[in-house]
Amino acid sequence: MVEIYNMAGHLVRRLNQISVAIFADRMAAAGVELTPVQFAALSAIDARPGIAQAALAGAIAYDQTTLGGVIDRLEQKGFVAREISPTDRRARVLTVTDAGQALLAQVRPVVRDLQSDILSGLDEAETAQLLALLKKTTDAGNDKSRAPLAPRDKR
Amino acid sequence: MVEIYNMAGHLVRRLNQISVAIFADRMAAAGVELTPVQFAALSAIDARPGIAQAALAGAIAYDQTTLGGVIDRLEQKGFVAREISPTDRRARVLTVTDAGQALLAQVRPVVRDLQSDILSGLDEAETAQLLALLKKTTDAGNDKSRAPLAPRDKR
DNA sequence: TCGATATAGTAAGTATGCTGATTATTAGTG
DNA sequence: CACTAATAATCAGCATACTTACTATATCGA
Repeated sequence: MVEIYNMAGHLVRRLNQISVAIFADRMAAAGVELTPVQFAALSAIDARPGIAQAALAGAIAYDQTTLGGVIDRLEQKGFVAREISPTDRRARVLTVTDAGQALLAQVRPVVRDLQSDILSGLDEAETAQLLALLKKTTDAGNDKSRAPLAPRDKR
Repeated sequence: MVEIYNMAGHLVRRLNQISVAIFADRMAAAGVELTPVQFAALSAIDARPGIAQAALAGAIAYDQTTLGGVIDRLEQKGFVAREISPTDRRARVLTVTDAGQALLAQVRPVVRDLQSDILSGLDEAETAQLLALLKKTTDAGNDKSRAPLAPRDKR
């Protein structure tokens, strides 16, 4: 028995790996090129049209720099429009394009269905329990931003 | 409420993110430069001295290509030795060096302690429950290898 | 033993994910 | 109003993570 097998860190990493693989598999089966990260961003922009990148990063717990690249790719594929905010010229305002809307409509049911596949081997009660525990600990875990666990030295 | 907030995929990604951040924080506090992935590899090599890269990748569920890079860095830091297998010249046999042993001795208690920090907000019973569920679903989830969810077309 | 096939490892390419630094712009304060 | 601090985004750089492709080596069957 390798010592890491029972560690939370390893199990979580493993489950995330499985989750990403299943997502990729189902998207490929649907003939769509979309990563889990891209779907989450697209879905969140759809929920808050006109949101700026920094706010979006906070909302879905992405690193701001990472999100920049994600939006680059979504924009290049034509699913998201990025414009300079009229009220703050530093900020980039995001909206889902028509093509993005169509894509969302197509993949949303697929994404919903695949959630249960991620937690294979669990019955309904166990799934609900696991989700509740995940939610509880991630909520307690930290704020949604680029989590500074230790306060940055202010220098 | 953004639709992804209740999805298994998002929660798992989020918890993994927290897990990695806590690990980095504790290692920095200990004055050590070691990632979770590097620790897992080092620990697993220590458990099976002389294991080859492919077998190690299977044991800890890493992609073989990814593991190559991880071992590169561990070797460069002097924690792991990589030699051509005497019985199979394709294979690279791995062992933990003395410096690697010393590092393991130093960080093992730190890593053990930080596991509970990853699951903050949960009491002991909930933690045990979550770990059991994670284990159950990852075990059911798939074999430990580069999980081919859909059979590769053999071409 | 030769030839098809499988396996071990690496290389190149793409996508996350994070840190530290830099630029632009805005907000706050004396 | 000028100056400083904070904020939004990007860039460079490093570490996963995975795919496809390629080389070297083994293995297996005819």
